[in-house]
Amino acid sequence: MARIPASERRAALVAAALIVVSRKGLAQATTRAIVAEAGMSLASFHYAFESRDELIDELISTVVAREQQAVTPEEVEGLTLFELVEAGILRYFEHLKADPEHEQAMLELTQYALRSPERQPLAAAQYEKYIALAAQSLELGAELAGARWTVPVRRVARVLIAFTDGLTLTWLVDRDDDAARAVAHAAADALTRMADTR
Amino acid sequence: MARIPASERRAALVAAALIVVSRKGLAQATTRAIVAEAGMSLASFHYAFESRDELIDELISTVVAREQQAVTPEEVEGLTLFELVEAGILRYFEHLKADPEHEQAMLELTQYALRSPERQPLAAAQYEKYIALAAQSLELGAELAGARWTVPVRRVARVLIAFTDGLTLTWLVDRDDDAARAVAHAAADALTRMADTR
DNA sequence: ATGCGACTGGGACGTTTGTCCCACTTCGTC
DNA sequence: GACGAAGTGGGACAAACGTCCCAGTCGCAT
Repeated sequence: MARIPASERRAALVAAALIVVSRKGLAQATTRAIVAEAGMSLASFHYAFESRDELIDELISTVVAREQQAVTPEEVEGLTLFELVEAGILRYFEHLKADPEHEQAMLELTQYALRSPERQPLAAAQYEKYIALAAQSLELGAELAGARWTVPVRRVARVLIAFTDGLTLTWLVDRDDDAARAVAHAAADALTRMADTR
Repeated sequence: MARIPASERRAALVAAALIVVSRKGLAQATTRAIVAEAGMSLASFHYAFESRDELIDELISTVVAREQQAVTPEEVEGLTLFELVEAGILRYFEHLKADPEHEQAMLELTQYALRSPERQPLAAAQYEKYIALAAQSLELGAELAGARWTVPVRRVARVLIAFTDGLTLTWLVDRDDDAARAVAHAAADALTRMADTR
């Protein structure tokens, strides 16, 4: 086995952990399953991390940090705000369909974090990030459409996150594409009404 | 220990399991934790159930069967459809605030069911039930408000479930009541636009 | 009262879990 | 080339897990 500095091992283990959690769920993401995925020994794991919990915590933080939602509106003129918002949500939906297990993993990590008081800040940070990204896209969308949010953008973003979360959860259960598109449509509808479309 | 027929033990164990899952999460709901909550021995557990998995499966089915959402609109005349729908969602929100751990348990059970192919029908059935209940309420709401759904009620119900799910998930993370109310308002807004308010 | 099936308690089994130890090897530095 | 720090491998540990066995006890029908 190649000799790799501990810092790189941490990154490799986090990546392996994400794969295992996506594929088999958080409960099945044991230290042994993770090191097997990473192709290393248990000793290397505990040389790089103090404990499994520390790995999971870092997994959550990492995954939040690199979250680069594909919801950013395209730089297209001539579309209404509604069309832009709906297209953004539908783009997220395509992202979800392309890798459902990843979003499922995100949900599990959130629930895990919610279960222990000392980890709740992690979940909060995760959603804070989501909201910030959404707010950014919404600002851009309004600019492109020549509209103006009549409700604080942060609030609009918070509602958008709730809607996409619901879309995700329900679609993961019934995999009903048409229903998901109806949710996207209704969500875009509701959000657009928080803006002044001059 | 009192002698109790196996059928009653099953019910008692399911009830105890729900308490444990709500309080400590599904991962911590071990057979020992459950029998401790129910105040019985491990032998009684395996006399009533073949395995822990069987208990969890029955827990999911049971909990779905007794689901009696408090979202049913009040029998009040003179309210608009929008007001009725929003009031219904807010009533669900109060229900969520009253026992957040219960809803968190429901989410965990859903995710658990989604993880194994043979249990996915359970998750699907759970949501089927949600949708049916929501559809019922929506029908009644339209009747009370003298309105008519222009989209199949089932589809409206499906969207409603997505919205309340999103409301639940995001509120469980940030516990922001105002944001949840904004979600309720926006959701009611979007849903109402699927009806003809004569 | 007696027999039999239903139920219970305690203890045990084998696995799997997270964690750790220790002998060993490699690398960079003097 | 020696040396200490950094990294590795394999095996081991205790604890907790789901499950099971078995001797025993209760209740009910006869």
